[in-house]
Amino acid sequence: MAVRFLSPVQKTARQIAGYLEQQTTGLEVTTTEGHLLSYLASYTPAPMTELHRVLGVKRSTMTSLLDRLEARSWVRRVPSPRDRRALLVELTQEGRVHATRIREVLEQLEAGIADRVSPADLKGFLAVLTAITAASSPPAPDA
Amino acid sequence: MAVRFLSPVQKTARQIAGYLEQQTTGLEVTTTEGHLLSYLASYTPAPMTELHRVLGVKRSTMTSLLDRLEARSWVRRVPSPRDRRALLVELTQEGRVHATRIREVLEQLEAGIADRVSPADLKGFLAVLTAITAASSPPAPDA
DNA sequence: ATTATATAGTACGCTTTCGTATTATACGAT
DNA sequence: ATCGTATAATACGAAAGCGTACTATATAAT
Repeated sequence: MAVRFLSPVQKTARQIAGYLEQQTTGLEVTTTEGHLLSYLASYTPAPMTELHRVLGVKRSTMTSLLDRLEARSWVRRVPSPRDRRALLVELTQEGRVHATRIREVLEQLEAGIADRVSPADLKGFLAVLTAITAASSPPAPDA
Repeated sequence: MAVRFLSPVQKTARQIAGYLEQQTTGLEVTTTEGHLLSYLASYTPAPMTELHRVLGVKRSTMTSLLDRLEARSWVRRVPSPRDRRALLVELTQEGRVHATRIREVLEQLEAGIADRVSPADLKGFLAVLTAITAASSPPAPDA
């Protein structure tokens, strides 16, 4: 029996990355940056830990990711009032402009996808992603 | 409306990568290498172009990927009999051993996933992946 | 035959992501 | 209070994937 889930997911992820980097030409944003900004567009300010969980990147990756965005003044790290170890990430005014634009591109693509599938398909899709996460979770290193 | 397809796919892809690299400790194989070997386990020898299409990586990436595997003597590049520009990739005897082992790990994970979802879910899952590919295909650079 | 165009693969430098080790703070147990 | 352990974030070096430019061969048009 051939591989049915795993490889297609990887491939699709690559395709999304390629597409987004095309559609956002002029913005100079990577896929991960795009997802992060899009998330922040809704949830600024967000704890850094939450971002790293939501995006599924390693902590050290989050650090360099934020370094880059902060260097462009799109984002700012502010200390968490609750925990002196933690940081919150918030969009700057300039960052919000770009985040909004990126969010639009993402939503447009999502809409294009939604148009092509039934609600049942969507449900199954999410079910499988959840199953993949569950089936591949046991170890869970770093996270 | 929150992002529902794109970000989860990226995240899941990362999770799969993390899991596989864990489960194949001692084999020292990346996710992409794993998928490639697993594919070859069934289809040696395969045209390089086919591999690059199946995996969804860029051509230059395929080159370094094969460089690595060839350096381990897991794989061999042989000239295509039909086209003097093209190469076929085939598993060496040693490569076949590893490819088989990796394939088992992948199939085990796939089975674990299959256990957790219904056939209808699976159908929806594939439908959405197809839709994503379709919705994000228009440009298609390099490929 | 010749020319134009498309395809197969590689070389090389760059960016992103990652792993590991390290520092600082929180929190539970005693 | 203190000790042990877990968590938050960073620094630094290594590796994977990519884009672009380039070479070689194929194929279609004239």
